[in-house]
Amino acid sequence: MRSPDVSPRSRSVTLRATAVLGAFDAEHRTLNLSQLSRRSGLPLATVHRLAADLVEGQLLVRRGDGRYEIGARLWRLGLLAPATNLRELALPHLQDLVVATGHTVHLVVPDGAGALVIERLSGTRSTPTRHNPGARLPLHCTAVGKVLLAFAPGPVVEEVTGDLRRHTAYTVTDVRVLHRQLDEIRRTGLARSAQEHRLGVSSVAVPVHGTDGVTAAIGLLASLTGPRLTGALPHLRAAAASVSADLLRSGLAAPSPEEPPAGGRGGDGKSSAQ
Amino acid sequence: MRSPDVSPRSRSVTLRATAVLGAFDAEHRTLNLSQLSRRSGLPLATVHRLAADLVEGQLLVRRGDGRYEIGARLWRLGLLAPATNLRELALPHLQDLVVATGHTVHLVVPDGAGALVIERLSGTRSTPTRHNPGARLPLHCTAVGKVLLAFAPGPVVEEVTGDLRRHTAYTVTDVRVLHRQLDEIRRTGLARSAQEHRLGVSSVAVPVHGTDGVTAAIGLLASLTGPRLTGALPHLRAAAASVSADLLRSGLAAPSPEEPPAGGRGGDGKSSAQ
DNA sequence: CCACGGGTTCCCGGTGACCGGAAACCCGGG
DNA sequence: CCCGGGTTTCCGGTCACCGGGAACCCGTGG
Repeated sequence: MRSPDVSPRSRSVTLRATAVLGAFDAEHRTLNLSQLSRRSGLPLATVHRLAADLVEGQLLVRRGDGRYEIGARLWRLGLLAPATNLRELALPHLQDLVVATGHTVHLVVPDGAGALVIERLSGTRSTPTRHNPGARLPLHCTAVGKVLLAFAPGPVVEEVTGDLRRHTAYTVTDVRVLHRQLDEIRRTGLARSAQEHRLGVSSVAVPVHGTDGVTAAIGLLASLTGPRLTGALPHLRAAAASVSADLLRSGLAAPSPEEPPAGGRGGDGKSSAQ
Repeated sequence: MRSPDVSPRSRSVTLRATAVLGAFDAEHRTLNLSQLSRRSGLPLATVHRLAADLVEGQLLVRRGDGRYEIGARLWRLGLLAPATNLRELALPHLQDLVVATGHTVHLVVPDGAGALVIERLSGTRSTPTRHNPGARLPLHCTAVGKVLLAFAPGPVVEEVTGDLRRHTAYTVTDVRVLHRQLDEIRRTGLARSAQEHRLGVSSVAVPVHGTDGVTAAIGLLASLTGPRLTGALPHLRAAAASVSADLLRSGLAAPSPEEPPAGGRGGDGKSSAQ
């Protein structure tokens, strides 16, 4: 489970294809065939064939210059992930928050031992920006991360506290101290991080409550030189409350539109478009 | 090439796997095994195996109740699509636009004979909302669509004008009239649609200029009962100009970070994480 | 001019992964 | 208890996949 290698001796074709897709990341959004081969660990001839199939299936696109990139079809499929529900629902409130405070806003959900950035908004000004949607943040040294950690299941807490990696001189690496902070967070419903992840950047965050406990966190970022965050706290809490309310109201993570009775014959074969 | 059926006699395993993914759409974000089988047109046993592989590859996730949904991995991969570049770049300006006008904003790009919605923002109020990111809009009866159509290559124009489907009583179905409108759009850089797509909804849109011509369109939506759109035009034009400027400045759709010299040996094998 | 290197495409014989019908299993409802 | 829908497992035949290797393309520099 620790192996960073994604494609050692993948028996199944599907896994190999997945390995090809996995060759793409934030720093490599377009790759030529050879790069694809090297980064996926698959022989050139093999990846040539697989990539051709993926292009035919529209998951990849081959540009004029021969490089591959993620296709619109894959993009659209990704939008069907549950993360999108949360995003759509929260977006208006996040916008209000940006407008009201002028700070950069993060919406994150737990993802293993990390925090997955679902959305990041910042005004045209006021952007110490980084960490676009899709990025992962550590749990122990960001405000949003700490919120999630404070309400995370035991195993996750253990995994995280087992490796408190230092990011800056301010990163909390003492398990004791961290646990005290987590207690405080559970008590107050507010987490802080002062330059613990990046120098010059502070943040505050609050939990978002779903049907089963804390399912997300909303945070504000500010550079030390800009306006302080304290004044924004009421807005932050209000936004989180609104999102939680909408979340519960919409019964997310719930049964979902359950297939219609399907009276007649087979009835499911092929029908709707997006 | 015309067959609407996506998975009739797909030779390659990869295409079958793609067909499984294709079983998901906006109305079917979670599916159980049988639905997956029916919607993908593949035998139960086959889809059972393929889905298991996809789950292992993290493209799908199997929930506690046995249903499948799009996995976070796939979501993140999708974010690597070029559409995301445009979105990130445009987002701040779109927000300003929402704040300044109170209307709902659409950012779309051409996709075959349709318009692909890249982003849709609306204030907490003022939301006749529909058409989330990932949705496709027709080119002949929406403001954003007409903008793209006005600057689209010949074949696309032919395909679209060959089938001017009526959506409401106001839809323009006369090719002559449409062409006159397109001329006007090219002249003025502004497109309108008054209830041509949905009753009670009007829209205006302007083009966004990239390195090679018009690469996107930004539009405003308003219900008939709400405030008029005319007052918002200057803001709309300003936003589009800002996005165009950022787009050209960042040299998008351009070479992209070109692999570093790669001096030493093989050098590309395996390295970065998101 | 040709040699060279990196990327890409094509070929092809061997074999093991894939296929999918069928049967067993599970479970809630009547 | 049986029934029906969904899910999982089994298994032998065969065919699609595999990937080394060679040919091809093209810009570079000697």
